[in-house]
Order: sequence, then structure tokens, then C-alpha cells
Amino acid sequence: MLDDRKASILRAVVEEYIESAQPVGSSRIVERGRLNVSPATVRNELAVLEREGYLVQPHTSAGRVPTEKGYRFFVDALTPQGRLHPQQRQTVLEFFDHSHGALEHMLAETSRLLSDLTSYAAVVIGPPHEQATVRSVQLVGLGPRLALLVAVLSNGVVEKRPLEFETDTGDDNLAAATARLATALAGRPVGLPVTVPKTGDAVVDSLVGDALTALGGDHSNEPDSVFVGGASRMAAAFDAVETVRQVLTILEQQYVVVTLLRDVLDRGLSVAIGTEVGHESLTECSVVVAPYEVEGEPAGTIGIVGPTRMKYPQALAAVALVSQRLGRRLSEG
Amino acid sequence: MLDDRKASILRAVVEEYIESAQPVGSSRIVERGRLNVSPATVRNELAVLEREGYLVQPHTSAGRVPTEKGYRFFVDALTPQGRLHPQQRQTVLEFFDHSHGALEHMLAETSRLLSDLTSYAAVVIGPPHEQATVRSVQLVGLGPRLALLVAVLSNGVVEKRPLEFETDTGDDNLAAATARLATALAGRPVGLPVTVPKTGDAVVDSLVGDALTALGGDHSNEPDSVFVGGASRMAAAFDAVETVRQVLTILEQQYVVVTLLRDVLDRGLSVAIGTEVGHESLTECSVVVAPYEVEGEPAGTIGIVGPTRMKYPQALAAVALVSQRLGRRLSEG
DNA sequence: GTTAGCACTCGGTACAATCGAGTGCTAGCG
DNA sequence: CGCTAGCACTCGATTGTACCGAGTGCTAAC
Repeated sequence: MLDDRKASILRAVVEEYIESAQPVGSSRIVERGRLNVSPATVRNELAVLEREGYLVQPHTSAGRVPTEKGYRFFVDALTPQGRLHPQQRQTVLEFFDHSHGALEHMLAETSRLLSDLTSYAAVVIGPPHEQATVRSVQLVGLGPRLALLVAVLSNGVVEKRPLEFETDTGDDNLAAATARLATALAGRPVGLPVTVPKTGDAVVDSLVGDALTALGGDHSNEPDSVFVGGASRMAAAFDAVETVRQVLTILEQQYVVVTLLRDVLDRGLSVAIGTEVGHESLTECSVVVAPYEVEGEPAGTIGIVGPTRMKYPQALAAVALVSQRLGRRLSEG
Repeated sequence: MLDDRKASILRAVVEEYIESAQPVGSSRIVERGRLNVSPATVRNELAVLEREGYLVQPHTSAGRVPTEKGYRFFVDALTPQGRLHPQQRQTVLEFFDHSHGALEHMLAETSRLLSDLTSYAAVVIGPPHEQATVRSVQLVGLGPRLALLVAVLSNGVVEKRPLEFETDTGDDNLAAATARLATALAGRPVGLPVTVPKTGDAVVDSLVGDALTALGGDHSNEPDSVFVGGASRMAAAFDAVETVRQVLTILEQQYVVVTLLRDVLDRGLSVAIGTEVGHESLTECSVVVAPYEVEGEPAGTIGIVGPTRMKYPQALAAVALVSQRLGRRLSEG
């Protein structure tokens, strides 16, 4: 463990480095004024912190830069429950007061909000479709051999699948199939296999069959809804264009992003730093995540992706507040 | 107008520059072998082309770089109908043969396809919601004071609006309101104002009113569906991270992107080069657009955004093929 | 009209000198 | 015994200089 003074110095290095992106030297730490010791003393402590693995020197005659271990200690032991600027807090509250519209739209806007708050890229993962129950099912004819299966789930998600048939289908057949589907599925979670008794009408039975196949089969394949906002901010966070490209490439792969956040949460973390993130292209990135709950049940995840030299206190505070308010807002409906 | 040799030389400069990103000198042009003249002759021609505004020299002792006028001439007069590599063509055909799923999903995948084909950022704009007619309307209760208005349009688009009520609402009232809405709206284009005769039942009438307000009011505000794929490719196209940031910022603003493509199309162009694009942050970018038609009617737009030194022939060919096949695929259903 | 030849320009590279931020170490001080 | 002033040292960054070479424009000859 680190004594008080070492901890203070480590904190100073991390905070300075996060602000300036420059290796931090002993004199700069003394200039901050918190510590009433000489640069030489600080240097001794820095040497110890380096030996212990909290800091590194890019080269002999440079200041110190935090290692992942350094950031980790900062986040775990040195970060007070960060407070958001009151104005930012206000922005969040107003956002959720005025938010409206379809679920997807709201989640997309939330990712923008979070990105604007933190100036990093933000990820919002919607509620999983599995756990909701079916409220309404309908087959809507779009053409002679074409219909749209629309299912409304209890959490407001609308699932739709286009269906194509071998033979022409009348509206009455669609209606009959819709009725059978509705009674069979209503109140049940989607994704569970369901058997619907045959009617004897071959056309209707085949419609019902097609619809169930479409609902069930596609299921695991279908991604959760993911919204990435402010990816452009990554271009401000790094000065190597190649790094930017790699990170953006990751952020474009929804499946990867979802898995990433889920993994971090599963490890019980709310912050993953550098290699902890578990992705080669993101070794220069940190991820801050938080789940949100709708009506007391875990529903989805939000997170931000930024450089390892991230403003952790603000980031944590922003993610915490937004996840809480988003959950509350979605619980209202 | 340019004589044959000047045109050939201009073409050589543009093609070389697009490939190498390096200013092109007289010797490099001669090395290509198409022309049987000496470097000195080429230099004379280059000087003329520069005087005419087709080329510039970054500095005195450098080769030439095309100006916007140079690219413009190249695109208008020197680009044969570009052919896609047969393999790429095959990829497109297979993609649309196997494509399936909801409209949004298909459009998003299409933007990926186009981005992969060209290695630039791709934009796919979905069919506008206005011109489709309503096929089905339904109010689905999600809670005592909460319902979801789901409207299926003839082109497969599903519009949904959450509704919140002052008072608790029974399922029978929702059903009654749904029935009235269905008869009033079926077959009509969404967005047109509609009056529904009162029933006398205050609750049902208020439900119907709320639903119509939600459908109508929000309308102009609601953006078209836009899908941007492969934005990360912009990081490979430019080496200044600030340029990348600016371009990405634009690409994140769906409204701006839609307007941009629309403007270009309205000017009757299929390619906009540099400042022609009409956006300060995109002066180093070119845009290639094409509309696509569903059942003979103009439906949406696709496009790509890349650096001015874009591989125009391939880009044009890819956009043309994809727009055609996308239109055809959507016409099927 | 074309081209060989040539003087000229100027960005890029290589190298040395210098600067300075920052270090580790030692010796002395309270 | 911990702290600190002082100092020699390191090494990246900056500056200056020389040079190279790609590329030019011009002129004169073919």
C-alpha cells in the first residue's frame, strides 16, 4: 500500500497527465502547491512509485506517465465520487424531462447526450428483446405474397420481420393467422418455442408456421440495439490517425461493442483500463460502463470509450447519472 | 477544350496522383509509357494545364497535383463508364440475393457493403415516410396510461409513437380507438391531416385525438432513416487527424448528411468535388451519389464520401450498381 | 513542334550543436 | 533520519547547416 504522500503524488501525476497529456516532472507537481516539499523529495517518491510499477518514464530525461496500475489505483482509491458540474447535471435532468419519441430514438439521443457530457464516444445498449413478453402480434399484408410480421413487446420494443410466401395470400387468411398467433403468443416471452395447434386450413397453418419460424429462427442472430454516439470524438482524443482508425473500426462493429461492455460488467468492473478492456486495438483506451434498470430489473448497459488518460471522475459521474435517469425514464414508459 | 495529348496528360496526372498521393512530375508520366514523347514536352503541356487551372504545384520544385477543375474534367470527360472488378460485382449480386430482414437492417447492411466495395464512407438514405400509405394502425397498451401507436406503411416502414394519457385506459377503449383510426387512416398517406368524426365517448375521442396529434405533429421533425457505414475509413483517407475529426463530425449529423446528398442530386450532379460539396468541413472531400427507385418511383439516395483524390471510376460504378440492385431488391418487397 | 541540355528552385534528409526539462545521487542541514 | 540544495548527467527536441535530388522553366538545336 502507498503512504499518504505517495498517494498524493501519484494522484497529482495522474491528474496532471490527464490534463496536459505531457509527462509530469517533479517541479510541476510542486508547483501545484498541495504538497509542501521540495522537488527533490518528490523525485525520491517518484522513483519509488516507478519501482512499484505505478509510473513509467518514456525516456530517461522525461517526466513520469501513469501505467495502467497507476490509473487503476487512481480510480479505485483516489477518485472521490466525482461530481458533475451542476450545469451538466441540469442538462441531464432536462434531457430526460423533455425526452420523448420511440425507444430507439431516445436511446440514440441518450448516446449523444453522454458523448456531449464526456467528450468521449458513448455507447447505449437497449433492453434485450428476450426478456420482454409479447403484447401484440399482427400480420400486415404488403403485397400479394408479402407481409410484415409486427410484434409489440411489453417494453415498447417493436420487432418486425418481413415474410414472403409461395402463394398469394388473402387478407382474411392473414387475419385468421394473426388471430391464432395472438392467442398463442400473447403474454409469452418472445424467443421461446411455441406450438400452435393446426387449424386444418393449409394456407393459414403455413402462414402461422412461417411467422413462428421468422420470430424464432432469426433470434440469436439478431443483435441487441446498440447506439454509438460521438465516435468522432476519438479523433480528438488521439493524435495518431492509425489509432483513431482502429478504435473507430471497433466501434462500428456492434457485436464487438456489445460483447466488450458485457464482458467488463461481467467481471464486476465499472472501469476497464487499457489492456483490461481485453481488445488489442483498444490498449490505449479505457471503458466506463454502468447497467441501467427498468422497473427494478436490469435492462441494458451504457458506457463510454475514451483514451486511457480519461477524465475518470467526470466520466464515472456522467455514466452513473445518465444510467440512473435513463432507467427511471424508461420505467415511466 | 483540351487537345488529345493534353487530355491524356491530365488523365495521367490524376490517375497517378489518386494512386500515389504524391505530386506527379513529368518523368513519372513518361514512365507510364502511354505517351511517346519526352519529359520536356510533357513539361510544356503541364505548364499549359497549370495556366488553365487544371493543375497546381504545391511548390516550385514539385510535381503537379490536380485542382478541382482538373478532377472535374477527369470525371466528366475522361472517366470511361468504370467497371467494377467482376468479383466485386459478384459480391453485390450475392449480397442482394441473400439479403433479408427488416428494411432498416437491410439498408444498414447496404451501407456496409458500399463502404467495403469502395473503402470510403457510405451513406444510405431510406425511402421517405411521407409518400407511403398507411396499411395498418394499432394502439397497443403497454401500461395503464401508456400505449404504443404502431403504423405499418405500404413500403414496409413501421412508424411508432409512444402515447401517454392523463387517465387510465382500458383495453376496450384502445380497441375502439384503434378501429376508428384504422378506418380513418387506411390507405391514406401519413402526414396528411385527417379528421375523425367524434363517437361521443369522451375517452375514445381523446385517445384518437392523441394518436392523430402524435402522428401528425412530429412529422416534419422526424428525420429520414439514414445509415452511415464505414466512417472509420475516413481515418485511412486522410493523414491529418483534424481533418478526420471534422469529416466524422459531419457524418454523425444525419440531418446534414441528408441535406448534403439531396443538394448534390438537386443540382443534377452525381459527383461533387471539394468545394462543390458545399460544406466548409468537406473541402477535401468528394461525394458520389445516386438515387434509387422502388417500383419505378424515386425512393431514396445512396452515396459515398471520400477524399477528393477518390477512385472515381470504381466509386461511380459501385454506387451505380448498388443503387440499381437495391432498388430492384426493394421492389420485390 | 519536339527535345536535349542546363541552370535553378526548394523541400526533404542527414548531421551536429545546442538547449533544457528532468533525473539520480550525494552531501549537508534541521 | 528525513528532507533538500546542489550538481553532474541524460536525452529528446529544437535549431542551423549542408547537401541531395526531384522537378522545373528556358534556350537552343534538331
